[in-house]
Amino acid sequence: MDNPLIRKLAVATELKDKDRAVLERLCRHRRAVGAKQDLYQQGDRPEIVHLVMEGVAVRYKMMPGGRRQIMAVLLPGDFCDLHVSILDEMDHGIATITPCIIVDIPAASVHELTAYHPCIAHALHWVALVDMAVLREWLASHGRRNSIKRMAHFFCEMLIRLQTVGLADENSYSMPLRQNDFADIFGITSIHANRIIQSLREDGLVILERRHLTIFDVDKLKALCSFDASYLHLTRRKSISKR
Amino acid sequence: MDNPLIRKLAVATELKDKDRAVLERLCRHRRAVGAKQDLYQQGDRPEIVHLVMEGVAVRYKMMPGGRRQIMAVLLPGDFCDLHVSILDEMDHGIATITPCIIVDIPAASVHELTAYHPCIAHALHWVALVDMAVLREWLASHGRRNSIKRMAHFFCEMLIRLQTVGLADENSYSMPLRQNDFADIFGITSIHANRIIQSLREDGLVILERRHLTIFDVDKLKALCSFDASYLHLTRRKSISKR
DNA sequence: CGTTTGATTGACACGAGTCAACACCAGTGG
DNA sequence: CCACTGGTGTTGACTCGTGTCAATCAAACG
Repeated sequence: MDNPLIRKLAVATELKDKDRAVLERLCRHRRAVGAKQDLYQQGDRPEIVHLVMEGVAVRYKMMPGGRRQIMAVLLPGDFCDLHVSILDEMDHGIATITPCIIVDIPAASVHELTAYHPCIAHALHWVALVDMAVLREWLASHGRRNSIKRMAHFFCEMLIRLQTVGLADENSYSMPLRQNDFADIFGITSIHANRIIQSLREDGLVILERRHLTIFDVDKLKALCSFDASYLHLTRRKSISKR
Repeated sequence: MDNPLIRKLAVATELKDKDRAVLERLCRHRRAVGAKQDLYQQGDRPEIVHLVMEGVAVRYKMMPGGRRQIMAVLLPGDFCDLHVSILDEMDHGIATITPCIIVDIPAASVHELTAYHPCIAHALHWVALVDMAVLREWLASHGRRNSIKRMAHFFCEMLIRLQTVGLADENSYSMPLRQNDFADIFGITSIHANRIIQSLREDGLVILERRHLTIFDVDKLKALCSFDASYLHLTRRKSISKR
């Protein structure tokens, strides 16, 4: 019973046994969703929070002209839209890439959690802020890194995020995204995505085959895109005492 | 006494007179900051939340190679980093563009606000989610709009955001950003920014002179970039009853 | 008044998009 | 067993958006 949500939240806070039990209970009712299904569509009135337990999903927007922009990749342990019930309607959709195991959480349960379990409340708060930090880093990537570096940076980010939930080893992980999806992440065409992946392989940095990514030299890849993991905020803040 | 923070929060929630009074009190101690000053620097340990009362500031990241990426434009009524005290350190900086009037708010005051004033808590929550929605829209803009549309979209966004705090009229507003800043917002060079602004002017869409932007035909500009303001979530959610 | 900062222009290089074609594989159904 | 299919990956030739460098101009400022 290795719960990715608990693994992730434990990075932010010291979780007590009681907190862990509460979280386990929260994740009890799971359901399977097929690949390429919408969990939310743009315009939906969100009432239920989704949590990914297994599989990969993406947050995306359809742009005029029928092109898609992916704005986040959701891995096991990630919430789809933690506090979204505050807003009137979804300004984006969420779709699965692979078949997924999903937990549906009513907005009310999230309120309870935050009201009665301060540690969990703190951890959820941290999750929301990290999501935002990742979004900022992606924006910076789009603005100021060319597509090779953008892709290298993304592969580094995935490595670390998957490692924290125990789904990547030292230098490789399963990568179910297609070149089409990469294109929608990086804001390029799939043809160009193809060329970039080839060039990364030719430079002996990364190989992507049969839905599995292997990084030959992690440090070299990080150096290429000057990857600095601090935006993922995986180090616990020392001075909580002051609160 | 027209408080931009109150104007903005009133969009999200019905504020009671008591709430307004609390917010007014919160904004009492203001200080002036010159143009081009850092409020935070990357790496700082954030303890104090800043609120912009007058002027314009930006959230930015310095990228390797000395280029800057701006990730948000902060207008009167905007918080610089509402909940950032949860994180270990700032992954970005905040700098003023114009001289600003700033309110410093200790993290503890924010906690009190949310603990004792449910309406304000709700409104602050809404603010955080809208900030995130804007960030997502910017990411989509970077990925899937060319620089002309990106700029047009930005001008539309600024128009609406400034209107909600009473700082823009029907089709024009003060625009203190330089072409250099535009470049750092859109992830292009200032030379290219210059060409885009010219082309928008030649097409009779927008004119930018002496730090003031005038949109000749708002609908035409919106049509150009297929602007849809719903991501700003300015319509109040109907069914709060259910909570 | 000179100095600095910001805006503008032109020539050229390069990254990325477009279109069209083809290869490859896993299913699918005949 | 084979032919057909649709999704995916690959390639090449050409176009277009954007970056680069260098120079000049205009305006703001102390």
